[in-house]
Amino acid sequence: MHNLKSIVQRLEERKYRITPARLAVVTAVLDHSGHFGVDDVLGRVPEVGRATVFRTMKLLSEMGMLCRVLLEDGSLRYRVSRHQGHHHHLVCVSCASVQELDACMASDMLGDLARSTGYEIEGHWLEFFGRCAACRDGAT
Amino acid sequence: MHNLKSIVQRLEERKYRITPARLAVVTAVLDHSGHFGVDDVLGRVPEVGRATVFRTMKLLSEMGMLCRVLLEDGSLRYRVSRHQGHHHHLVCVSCASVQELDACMASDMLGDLARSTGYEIEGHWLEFFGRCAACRDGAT
DNA sequence: ATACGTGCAAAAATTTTGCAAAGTA
DNA sequence: TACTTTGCAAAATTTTTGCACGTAT
Repeated sequence: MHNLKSIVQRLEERKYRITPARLAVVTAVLDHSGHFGVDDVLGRVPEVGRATVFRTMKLLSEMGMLCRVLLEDGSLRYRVSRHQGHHHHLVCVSCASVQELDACMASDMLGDLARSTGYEIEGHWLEFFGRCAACRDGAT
Repeated sequence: MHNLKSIVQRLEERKYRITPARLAVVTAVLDHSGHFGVDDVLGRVPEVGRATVFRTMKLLSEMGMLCRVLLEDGSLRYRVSRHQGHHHHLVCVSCASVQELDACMASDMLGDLARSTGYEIEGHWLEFFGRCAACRDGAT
C-alpha cells in the first residue's frame, strides 16, 4: 500500500521534483480512506492552483499511484492504489470505503466469451457496490 | 429490440406527447448501431434545441429505452436497449458496435464475495472491451 | 384555461491551455 | 543557462436553468 514515503520515492525515481505543491496534493489524497474526486482534492489544498492539482492528479494516475474507481452512476473517482496490478473494487455506497479485490473474477469467462462472440477480448471493467458490514450494522 | 414504433408506443402509454422534437431525437438515436453520446445526438438534430435534446435523452434513459454503456476510459455513453432487464455489454473498441450479453456472469460470485468481505452487495458494473470479428479480420 | 413542451440565452460546473514568473540542476 | 514547475486568468467544454412563447387537452 502506498504511503507518503513510497510515493515520494517513486516520484524521485522518475526524476520528478518533490515540490510543496506536489507534497500538498499527495498528502491530501492520502488523507482519504475511500474514493475521492478532483474536486475533493481541490477543496483540501486551497494554496495550490487548480491547474496544478489537475496536473498532479494526472501524473499520479499515470504513474499508477492512483487507481480509478467507478461508481454506480458512471462517475469516475480515484483512490490510492494498494495493489500494483489488475484488480477490481467493492465500494460501499454508504461510507465510500473501498475494498480492493485481488482476484480477477472476470478472467475465467474470457475464453467462453471470445468463443461465443467472435470478439478478441482486450479488457473489462468489473466493480461491485454494496454496504459494508459497519454501515449495515451501524447507524449510517 | 426497440424501434421507432415501440418507443413511440411506450411514450404514449406514459402520457408523453409525441412531438416533432422528440421524434427527431428518437430517430437520431435509432440511427446509431453502436453506442453514442449526447453530443452525437446534438449533432444530428440541429433543429432541436440543446436543452431539449438533453431532456429527451434523460427521459428515454429513465424510461429504460436507452441503456448506459461504459467505455474503457470511464466515459459513459448510450445505446438503444435491446433487452429490458439487467445485462452487460461487449464493446468493440474499433467500430463501436455493441453486443448485449444476457447472462450475468457476475451473479455467480456475489455469494462468495458477500461472505468473504462482509458486504451486502447491491449492484455491479461489468463491461467488456475488444475487437469484433469483422474488425479483427478486416482493414479497420 | 390549464398542462405540457420548446427554443433561446444565460448561468453553472468542470477541465484545459497559454504564459510569464519563479525555482532548480 | 536550460529545463521544470507554478499560479493565474482566459478559454473551452459540457450540462443545467429560467423564462417567455407556443401547442395540445
